[in-house]
Amino acid sequence: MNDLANAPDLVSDSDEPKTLAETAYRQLRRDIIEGVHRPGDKLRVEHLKDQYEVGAGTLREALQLLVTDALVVAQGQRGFRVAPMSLDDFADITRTRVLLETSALQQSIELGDDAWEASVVAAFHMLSRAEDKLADGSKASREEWEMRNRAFHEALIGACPSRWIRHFQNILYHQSERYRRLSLFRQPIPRDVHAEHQAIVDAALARNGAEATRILSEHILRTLEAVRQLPADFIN
Amino acid sequence: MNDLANAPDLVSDSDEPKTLAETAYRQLRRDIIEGVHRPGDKLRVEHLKDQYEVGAGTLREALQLLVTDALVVAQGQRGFRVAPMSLDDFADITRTRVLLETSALQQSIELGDDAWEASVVAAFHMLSRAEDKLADGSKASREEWEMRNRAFHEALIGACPSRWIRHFQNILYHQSERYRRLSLFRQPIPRDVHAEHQAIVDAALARNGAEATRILSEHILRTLEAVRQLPADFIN
DNA sequence: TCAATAACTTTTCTCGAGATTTTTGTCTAT
DNA sequence: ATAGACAAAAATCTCGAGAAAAGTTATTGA
Repeated sequence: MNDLANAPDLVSDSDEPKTLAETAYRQLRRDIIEGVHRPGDKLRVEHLKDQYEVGAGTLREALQLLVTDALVVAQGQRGFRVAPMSLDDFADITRTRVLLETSALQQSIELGDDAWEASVVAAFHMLSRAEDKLADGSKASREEWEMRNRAFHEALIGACPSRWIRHFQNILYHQSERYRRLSLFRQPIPRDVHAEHQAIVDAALARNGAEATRILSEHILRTLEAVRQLPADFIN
Repeated sequence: MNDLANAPDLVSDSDEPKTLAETAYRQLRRDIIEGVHRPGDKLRVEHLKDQYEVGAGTLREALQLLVTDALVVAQGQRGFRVAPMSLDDFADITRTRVLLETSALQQSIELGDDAWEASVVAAFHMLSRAEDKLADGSKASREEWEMRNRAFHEALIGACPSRWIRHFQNILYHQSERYRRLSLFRQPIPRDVHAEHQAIVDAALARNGAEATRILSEHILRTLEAVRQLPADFIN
């Protein structure tokens, strides 16, 4: 029996990139999430290898890594494309996220120790500070808010012992990030996100799993509604 | 808005392999699932490229594809390894499978049409025939049973509209296949699997979601118990 | 004018060799 | 005898060029 208690994640994400392929992978991933390469675009190796300053085989590996995240689709013998976006897809992503993330939060609340509580409070504090800065309208802090929002959601489910749920949740979070950028750019702070986060933290620390998962569900689903109210052709 | 109703799967699996890399990928996947390459083994490119008769870069791509399935883990600058196996990991896989597969089955039962019912009945019939042959103890039919068992489980959730749930379920099924082989080789037919399948089909066709998901949960979890009762060192 | 075929261009896929990094083995000094 | 450091070996990672396939344009015949 292997020791799996402190096993590493299924795909390392927090580590520094140690290979050129991984560096190109991260740049490409950011460019796809930010919309530099638009959904459905063809990703030609010959063109991109110059842009990202790596060899053809290396860029190919980077693209393969993006297939794992389902940000790129590969059709045999016909190259790579940026994964398409659609409202149906986002609805699917969101609902699946709710399914996984509520289950993970429930387990976290049941199993989390003092250190977990502390990490949740800390992540919430960091996120709150970022929201303060965001109110000023600084552009650089938007990137920071994204990272801390992600860290907050990860902290919430940090005590969930299931590596698989966390792995899948990680993939879905990347996916939804693409869509969330659409809605947040248009409506800077449309809803009281802070209050929602606060309510989740309160319920979680009170070990009220039912309440915490209920609020989290609504919180996630609200982003779906926000995207639904965008102009119909904006998603393409 | 893109049409996503009949969109292709996230990773094509049923299609024929159109590239050498994909051919090598399938061979490697089978060898890993069947235990030719054991958990934790190092997968040296220089050694394997001769064995699978492809170039180094091509085999590298095949390994990258296996990382997507989490059957292989890649550590930057330190090569590839067969993903380790452990009882904790299998418990995690199984519980996550239950979470996803019951949700998918519930939706299938709610949304499935006549064609879905027919595909379930057909897959169940194929599986039953394979079980008849398996009773004779033929070796070739074991492979067949695996394929049809998989097809049966896929048919059950075939009417679930969530591509993401089906995608994740697909990955987990491959994973659990590695473990299931351990238990089924030792105890040819330890439990009345046929009756369990029959009960699921009956409840599904009766549109009794609660009953169907309950039986499916127990059905999946029973495999976990079977593996738990193996000799402790057998899993390594 | 339109459809089908053929030649051409672009792109993907594949391979082997060279440069870095990790691992292994040996030797020396405390 | 053990620990540390240096050197040799193995493996990984990277690159550019050649082969196969897909996509595009031009030509020919009805």
